[in-house]
Amino acid sequence: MAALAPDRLRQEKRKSGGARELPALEYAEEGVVMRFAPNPSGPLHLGHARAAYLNDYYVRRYDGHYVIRIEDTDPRRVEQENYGLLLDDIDWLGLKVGEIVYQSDRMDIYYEHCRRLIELGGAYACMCDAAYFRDLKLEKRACPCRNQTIEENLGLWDRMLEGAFCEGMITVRVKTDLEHPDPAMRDFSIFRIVDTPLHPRIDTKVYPMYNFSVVVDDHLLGITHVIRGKDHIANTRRQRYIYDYFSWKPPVFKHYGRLSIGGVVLSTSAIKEGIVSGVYSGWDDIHLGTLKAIARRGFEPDAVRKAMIDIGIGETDITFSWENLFAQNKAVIDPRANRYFFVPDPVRLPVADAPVQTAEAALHPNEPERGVRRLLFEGSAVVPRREIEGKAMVRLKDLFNVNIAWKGEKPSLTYAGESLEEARNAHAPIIQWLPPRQARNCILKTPDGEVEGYCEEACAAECHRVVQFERVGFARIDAVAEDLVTAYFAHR
RNA sequence: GCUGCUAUAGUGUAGGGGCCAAUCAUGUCGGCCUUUCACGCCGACGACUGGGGUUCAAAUCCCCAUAGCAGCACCA
Repeated sequence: MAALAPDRLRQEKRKSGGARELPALEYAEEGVVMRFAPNPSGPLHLGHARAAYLNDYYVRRYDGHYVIRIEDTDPRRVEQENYGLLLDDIDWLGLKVGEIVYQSDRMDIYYEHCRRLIELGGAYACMCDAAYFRDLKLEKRACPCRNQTIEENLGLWDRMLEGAFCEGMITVRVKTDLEHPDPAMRDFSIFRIVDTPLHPRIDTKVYPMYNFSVVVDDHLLGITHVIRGKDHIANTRRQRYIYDYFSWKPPVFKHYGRLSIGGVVLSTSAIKEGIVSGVYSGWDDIHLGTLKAIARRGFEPDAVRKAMIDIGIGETDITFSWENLFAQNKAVIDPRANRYFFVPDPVRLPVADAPVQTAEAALHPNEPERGVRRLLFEGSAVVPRREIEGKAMVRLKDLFNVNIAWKGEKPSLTYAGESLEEARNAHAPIIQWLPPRQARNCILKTPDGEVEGYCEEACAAECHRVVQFERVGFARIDAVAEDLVTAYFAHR
């Protein structure tokens, strides 16, 4: 038995798809309830995908419950249209969603718990100017409001709810420890007033701060484990004060490191600025790391999932490379994608002495039963200029060989027989080509620019699917118009 | 400035005192297969941030340095 152990361990670390097994969750046997908690300031990006999939992974592994919690307690960062975008993205990710809750539906719960916290002596209403308080805090000094009685604080709290104060006049703070060495821990704020704008879903001006609504929700929703970015490490420590006041048991927290991806901005606010200033065409601009953008480029959610699980929950900051995502996506897509010819940089040339004939090219080389594309050669072919440059012989794939004679810059093609052997012996490249009558204008959009050319007319039937342009790479057919096919390049 | 976290090949990971001249994936290079420079298969390349210490033994524990990151909002 002991001899079998190493093999078995290895098996546990490898899943069938090549995805690895993450470390076990502590206390998982007592049940697992986790959450993904985005805020509706814009659509999701790869950074969100990590949080969403990491939590999703453990929910599935332990057959737990998954709560999607929309954190919309800042009216300034909430826009009506973003709710829909968010839900679309969550749908695309394919999470095992148990329930969806909106914090804006739970305001009364937060109010009630704030009152309780004040009654417990754990919070006070503070009317100090924010900057003034900050200075006191840095000097570890209490502000005058800290000594108010519970009754005074409750009175102020009631007047807050009645609308007696304007924005900035008052806040509720948790009584923590002014001597705490980390200034971030000292008497942080848990409620504020926001006069404008109005919240699209509710009618109130008193809003809970992140650290309060999250604690109340995590407890009430029965969240057992939280996996979030390490930018929340300080929040976790702050939240413990609230758990302690209520005598609640906090969930198990895990924090993963910062994720960046080469050449992509992963900040919702930065993206938004870019769109407004015209740098990006929209949320799905292919230069962005939004889910909408990568979906448009032909990335599959399962590939993103595997890539994110592979990264894991390490606390180290990482620079994720597109190559890793390409590899995962290729594994998902290659078996599915039908093959077609795309001819960039096209030139139309007659082929002397060539017989009229129909080429049959497999839709997928590993699955002949899928059938073939039929390309009727009638005397001339569209070929990629760069592929014949300087060559004396090439083979048009699935058709025949051609000799190329060069008069200066001008090539002239002559039929050179059917023999694949000869082409091989001559080291002739086997290249893609198109019959002019079956060629459709095609524009291939890549992050580095656009490539114009022609693709097979049959690509029109693959709209919104990913295909492989042979010898070029994988691409998603994005739009098919009268005389133009638009495709987005994914990767080789 | 104060507080805290992290540090393994180009990238991402495994390993938490001896089994590590360090795992796996990706990448790159070479070969095989192949009417794609795809897929698949075989092989090669490539790393424990630096310096001290503890120990018979350190990638693994401790200290210092360096670097990166995060927080110190009436944002989430």
